[in-house]
Formats: sequence, structure tokens, C-alpha cells
Amino acid sequence: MLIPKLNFKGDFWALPSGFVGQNEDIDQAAERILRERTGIQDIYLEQFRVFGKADRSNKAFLDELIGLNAAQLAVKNTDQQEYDWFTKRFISVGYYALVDINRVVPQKTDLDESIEWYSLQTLPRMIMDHADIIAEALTTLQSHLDEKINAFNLLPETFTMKEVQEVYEAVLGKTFVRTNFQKMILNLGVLERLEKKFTGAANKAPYLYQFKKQLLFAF
Amino acid sequence: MLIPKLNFKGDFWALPSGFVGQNEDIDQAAERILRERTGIQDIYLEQFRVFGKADRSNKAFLDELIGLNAAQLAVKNTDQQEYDWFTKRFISVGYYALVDINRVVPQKTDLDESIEWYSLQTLPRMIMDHADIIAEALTTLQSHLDEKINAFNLLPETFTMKEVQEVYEAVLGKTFVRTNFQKMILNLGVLERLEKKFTGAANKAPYLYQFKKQLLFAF
DNA sequence: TTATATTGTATATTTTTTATACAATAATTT
DNA sequence: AAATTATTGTATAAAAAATATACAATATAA
Repeated sequence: MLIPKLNFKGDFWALPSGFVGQNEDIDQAAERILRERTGIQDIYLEQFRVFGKADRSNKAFLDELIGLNAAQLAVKNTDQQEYDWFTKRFISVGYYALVDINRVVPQKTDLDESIEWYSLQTLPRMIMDHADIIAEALTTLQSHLDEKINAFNLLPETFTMKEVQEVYEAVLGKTFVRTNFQKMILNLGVLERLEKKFTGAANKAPYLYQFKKQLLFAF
Repeated sequence: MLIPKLNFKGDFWALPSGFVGQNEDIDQAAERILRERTGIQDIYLEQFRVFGKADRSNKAFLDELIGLNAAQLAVKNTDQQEYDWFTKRFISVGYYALVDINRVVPQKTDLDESIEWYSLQTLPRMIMDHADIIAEALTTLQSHLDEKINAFNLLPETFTMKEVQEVYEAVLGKTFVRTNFQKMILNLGVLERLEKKFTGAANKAPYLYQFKKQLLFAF
């Protein structure tokens, strides 16, 4: 999980989030916010749920933040009207994406003190219901991995079967028997085999694969 | 599909829909709107997607409706401000439910000229993107039926295996071999067998089943 | 009592999944 | 150059699941 820490006193971690513009698709807004907050773009984002309970507000989080940052906030004109607006019920549309952690350099913005990768096992203390949102995203992803594996930018342009297996094991949190995993993935019928990859390692070189350029012109 | 026809000149069918109150959960709003427009309540509703493209507006639909109903609408004070508001981008959260068609008596409201059941094959001309919304709901339901069969009020309190099979065949649009279907469903481990049901038909009486009262107190 | 339609269960067959064995091979070491 | 090592690709065996088939049981009507 790529999670920014807010640029305020106190330990506040929050999923990258923002507002939908008046003339902006919700999907576009999700892409924009991800890009602005993390530098990540041109990626497949999946909407998974709306969070909109009547009592879903920033109030508890904001009160704690304001208490810890009274000095700085006094300078700016954070008036009562603005406070009232920000503590209204917020409705959030959740999206998730998957990226190759090595191919992305997260960019922090002025809003953020830092932006770091966290494993699911060691998430920091998230504001509001953001931890619940993460849990629900994971559940959704796990039940759709086979359909989604090539929509996400999980893998480089070409890759070995071992890399595919590592993605599956990371997402599903379990191990696979190598030989059967290979058969299963090839049976999905979405990969094509390329030449071999010589890494310099002292063992048989694995084949490279890529996703078939799908039947885009078949219909 | 239970679809109301709008109480205006012209043929406008629209999914039951409405607004979320300021102090209302989105889930609550969905329940309320369903109840108000159809009389159906105490039912499991499943949220499946948000529809919110920037150009998703009622304008085309409203213009056609106003054109056909100029006389009636002139009486009411439908001013420019109201028109502008109603033709803004609308964001809709889609929900679906499943009900036993025989156990529900749809209630039309003043908004509606009629409310009727339609098969998926013979849907009327829906306004806006409502036909797309229906298609997406069906796809979602088909891929989750096993998990959802007992959440929905698809079946009476007690029911026969044949009734379960009919639900599956209707939703998934395919047939099952009776003997294997029975084995599959019983293997899900969620049904318990009751006494037999004597219908008066000239054949062996089938067992009744009900969903196990789940392990609500087990944790 | 016999006939009819449908149900419940057993079992055979096929397919899929999982486990195991082993040859192939790209470098490294001897 | 041959032996060694680590890993890969493929074949196949074993187990499990899905599917097809057979048939006895039974609630009522004829």
C-alpha cells in the first residue's frame, strides 16, 4: 500500500483522496488525484465501492489535527464556515490500482510529509475509515484476480512465469506449486510465449511471456 | 425487472430512483426509495456500482418530456433555475435486489402511471443510461450468486430443491441437470432439510428446505 | 391395483486439480 | 572440458470434483 503521511503535527496517514470536479468524470477524478498525489499515471484503476454512511465525517480526525496544530492553523483563516463544511458527511468512491513497486517513484506533494510503501501487515494508523476501505479493496481484488491480472500494470511488458506467480502469491496471500501454477496460468489462454531470458544465473533460462494483444479488431 | 412508467405523456420508463437525504446513509436511502416507489421493504439490497460520468445528465430525457407535456408543466412553476439544477451532472449509486415475484405486490405512486414486471428480454425503452445500469447489475449478480443466494429474499421461508434450481436457471440463464444441481447446492452447506411437502400432485413429494439459521452466536 | 410423473440416491464416467518424478539447461566450479 | 548446481519445462500419476446415467421410491390419478 502506498500511503502518504499528512504534513501536520501528529501521525495522520490517509489514502490519497480529493474532490470530484463539477465537470469531471468520477473515473477521471480518481486518475487525477492518484497522479497529483503519487505521480502515478496511465494505469488501470478499479472502482470497488461507495462509502457513504450518514455519520461518515472527518470530524473526529479534524478535531484531533486542529488540536495538535493550533499555531499553524491560526495563521490561515480557517473560519467556522469552512470547519462546518469539512465536517459534513463525506461520500467517497473507492478505487484501487496495482503497480510494479519497482517501476514507480512516488512523489509527495505539499500536502504530505512523506509517502511510503507499507505492507498489508504493517499498515500505519489510518484516519477515519481508511483501514476498512483498504480491507474491502483487498477482498474485492482477491476475488477478481484472474480477470484483472492483465488489466493492471502488475508486470513489465515481458515477464517470466515466476514473476506472475509472485504477483499471485502476494495478492492472494498463499503459495502455489510451481508446476501446477504454470499449467493453470497458461490455460487462461491470455499469455503468449516469447524467447528465453538469459539472466546470467547458473540455471536453465526461463521463457519470457507477454499478454496477447487481444482480439481488438475481431469485432 | 420491476419498472415504473412515469406519469407523463410519452413513454418514459425509469428505474426507481431518488435523492439521498442530508442525514441519511446511502444504504438507507436505497431502502427508502425502493419502499416508496414499489412497496417492497425489509429486503437485502446490494450496491454494485456508481455511475458518474461528467456528461451523465437528465437533459435529453427532460427536454423530450417537457416537449410532450408543455401544457401540464406550465401550470407548475418550473422555472429556469429548477431546470438548470435538474440537468446538471447526476451521480447515481446503483443497487439491486431480488424478490419472489409472487410475494410482492408492487405499489405505484403518484409519480408513476404504472409499475410492471418485465423480463430481461423485453425491457421497455429506458431513459438515460438505465438500460446500461440494468445490464451491469445482472453481470454482477451472475458472478456472485452462490454467495448471495441466501442474502436475497429469492425464496419463501421454506422451499423445494426445484424452486432453488428455478432461481439459478433464471438468474444464470442456463439449465442444470437436476441430480447434480441438488448435490451441488447441498454441498454449499447452507440448507437444512425439513419435512416433505405434499402438493396433491401425482408424484413423490419433495422435501422442503430452509436456510440454516447461521452461526450468529458462534463468535 | 396399476399407471404416471417426479423425487432421492447411488454409481459410473469424465474432467479438473493437485502431487510427484525427471530430463533439460545456463552458468559455475573443478 | 567435464562435473556440479540451481532452476525450468514437461510428463504423468493420484486425488478430487464435476457431470452423466441408472433406478428404486412414492404421491396421487385412473
